[in-house]
Parts: sequence; structure tokens; C-alpha cells
Amino acid sequence: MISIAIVEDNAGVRQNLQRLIEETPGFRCVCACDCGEDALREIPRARPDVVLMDLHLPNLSGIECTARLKELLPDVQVIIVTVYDDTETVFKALRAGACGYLLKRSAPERILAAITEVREGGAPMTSEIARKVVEAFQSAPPPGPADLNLTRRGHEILQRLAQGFANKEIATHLSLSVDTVRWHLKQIYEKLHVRSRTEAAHMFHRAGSPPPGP
Amino acid sequence: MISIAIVEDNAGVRQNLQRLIEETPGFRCVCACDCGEDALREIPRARPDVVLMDLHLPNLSGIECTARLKELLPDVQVIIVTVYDDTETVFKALRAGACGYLLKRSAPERILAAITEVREGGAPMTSEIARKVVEAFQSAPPPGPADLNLTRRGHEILQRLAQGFANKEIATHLSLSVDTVRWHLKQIYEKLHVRSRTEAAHMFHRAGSPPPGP
DNA sequence: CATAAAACCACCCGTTTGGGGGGGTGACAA
DNA sequence: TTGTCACCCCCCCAAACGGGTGGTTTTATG
Repeated sequence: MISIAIVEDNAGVRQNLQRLIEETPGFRCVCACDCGEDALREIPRARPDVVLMDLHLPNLSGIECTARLKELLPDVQVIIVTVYDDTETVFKALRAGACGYLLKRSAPERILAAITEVREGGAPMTSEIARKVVEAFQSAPPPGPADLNLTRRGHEILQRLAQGFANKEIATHLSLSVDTVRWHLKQIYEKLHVRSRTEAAHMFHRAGSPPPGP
Repeated sequence: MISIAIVEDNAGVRQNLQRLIEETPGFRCVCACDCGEDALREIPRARPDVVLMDLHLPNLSGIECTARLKELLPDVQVIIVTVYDDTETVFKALRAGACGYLLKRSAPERILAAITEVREGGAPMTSEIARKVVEAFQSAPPPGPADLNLTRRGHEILQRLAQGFANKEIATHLSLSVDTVRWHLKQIYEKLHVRSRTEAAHMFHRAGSPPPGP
């Protein structure tokens, strides 16, 4: 008997899922919430094996909710069921701790199969999602070993920036004008596609990690 | 009609695969090699849609072979079919450009389904492999459960700060006021003995080594 | 139950940053 | 020559940030 929780703000969809699960032998729906706040309150009590999680929720996003749930219940298996299929959302969800990702257009049988699959140690994904995930590995090398085409000066500056130095300090260390440092930073931000020093530092810090990370 | 190439050093396995494909309507085997060198010579000529690749090959490894094949034919879809299921091998293969990964114990129908799936933009994987891949995402970002004496909120905020988010974004994500986020940051800075967000991010990013300390 | 600690929100003020201009030099290739 | 590129410097402006002060509510804990 697999116990399941549902987090889905659309009442119709939620009830359909609930019915689907209750009508299937071996499955039981122990909790159905319409927002992340309720989920964080009720799911730890219900202690389900698997959570079906929508991403578009009022207030607290499904991603945030997933992350916090995994903190509270590290063993719970979260399957995202959503309409969003853009790469960023998918990766954020997986990083938050989801171990499955289905699109809402999936057939009911696919959802049931996914629940069984996570229980057996799998990671059910719609095929497009799986492809995105695999491609993330292939595009990992570029940002990894190859610090993107930064100038020598640019690299020196970024390095110190990532160590927490302010522009003024960097300027002093390199015997430059603050404006020059700022000018270089503008170039760097453009190349890294970021808009702030902390984002740039974040890019820098995870340059050289083998697995994924877009 | 999907054209397929096979790279597999074991003659028995290779012939089984070849027979399986030839006997299935809509599938055609245009090339069957027993080593990577032959594969790199013959496959570019045969121009198959999909390649079934073993990893254990004499001389040139299946991973190397995959990487070079993808250089020659960027559009070819490579499915690994092997007995190796260790994490490192899986990641290397995916990084080399494979878009599917099956274990040899897979049923013949699973292999045919996988071929169809890659042609439709999917990434067929054995469920254990899929789980490994997804877990790689999860183990990437949380590399710092080593805590300083920060409050729960403080830790959440610092974590997001270190990921490059601005105060405003952090406030939105956590459903807080910007002023609250700023207030928490003040506390955090004091505890970490830093005076800027980048310094704080720097502290956070190298967390995990508690050598001395009272 | 009381008290402390944490979390939350608000306002002010001066500085730093990001982003937009504008200049100028030297090196190296087309 | 002309072009491109890395590098350096300067100015302006709005937004974001760091730091200080003052509160209220929620939560934990004795």
C-alpha cells in the first residue's frame, strides 16, 4: 500500500488525481492540499510515501515547498506534476529535491506508473524532461573547466570579487582606478550574463564542478 | 524507417541485437561494428539515425568512441547499452554525448522502445540510471550543511544570497519584506564578521571544514 | 505563565553599485 | 591604413546596499 499526498491548487485537477489514486488498488491518498503552506503543515503529519506536487501555487511556489518538505521529511519522494517544461524550472525543481517530473498532459496511467517507479528507486520523467536533464550534462563542460572568455585582467578582478573584496579594495590591490575596476566588471557581467556582483561570484564559485549545473 | 548502427564487441550479443532490429518493422540495421575504430570509420558513411553503443570495447572505449562520433555526426543519437551502472561511468557517457543509457539486462522490447524514444526527443534510461542522474543535480547545490550559529531564517537567506539573488528577490521567494531581509543580513554580517554580501557569500561557499574553533 | 529569543516590519542616511555615456593608449591583423 | 581588442580613466544617475534605531508578534523554554 503506497500512501500519497497531493499539492495542487486547481480543485478540479486535485480531485481528479485524488479519485484516480483512491480508485486504484494499492494506492491511498492521505492528504490533498491546495497551497504550499497547508502542505508544509499537513504532509509531515500524514507522512506519505510519495507527494504529487504542482509548481504553480499561490504564495509559496511548488519548488520552495518541495525544498522545505525535503528538509522536514528527507525520505519523502516528490514527483512534480505541472505544465511548466522550461529548462530553468525543471532544474530548480530537481535541485530542490524532486525525484520525478511529469507534465500535466501525461495520461493517468503514466502518473500511477511514476508513483510505482519512484518507490522502486527510479526517477520518472516525461521524455522531453529527461532529454533536458541529459543535455545539462553535455553542456556542463563549457561552464566548467573553461572559464568563459574572460580577459586576463577580467579574471584577476573576478577572482578578487569572488573573495568578497569591494571595488575600492580590488582597485587598490591591483593599483587601478575604481572606475577601471567598474569598467571591467561591466564587461564581465555582460559575458557572464549576470547583473550583480553576487551573481558573478556565484558563477565563479561553481566553475569546475563535474556534474551538472546550468 | 529508422536506421541503426551497433557497436558491440561480443559477437553473440551483437548478432542478437542485429536480428532483433532487422526483424522489427520500421527498423533497419545499417552497420554493425565490433570495435570503436571500425565504428568511427563506418558509421559516418552509414549515417544511421541511432547508434547502440557498448562501453567495453577493445582499444578505444565506448565513451571515447561516443565523443568522437558526436564530433563527426552531431545529430546522431547514441544510446549506451552496457553492464556498467556505476555513477562515474554513467556521467562520463552522458558528458560524451550519449542521450540514452540502458543496462544489458533490459528486455529487447525496452531497447526498441528506447530507439523510438530518442527519435522523438526523449532520453531513455534504466530507472536506476535516471535516479543517479537526478541525484547528481541534488548533490550539486547543497554542498554546505556545515552551519555557523545562524538562525533558521538567517541560513535560508544566506543560502539564497550565496546563489546570487538580490535582497528583493530573496524577499519575494520567502514572502518577506525587503527590510526584513536586510535586517536579517545585518545580523548575519555581524555573526560572520563581514561587511558585505560578497564577503558573506565567500564565507558560505567554503563551508564544510571545521578544523579548530571554541 | 513569564521571559527571552527569534522573526518580522519600518524609516533614515550615506555609500556602493550597475548601467549609461565619454574619452585615450598600445598591440596586432587584415 | 583601418579595424579590433584589451586596457585604462572620467562623469552622471538611479537603484541597491550597509548600518543605525525603533518597534510588534511569534515561538521556544525555563
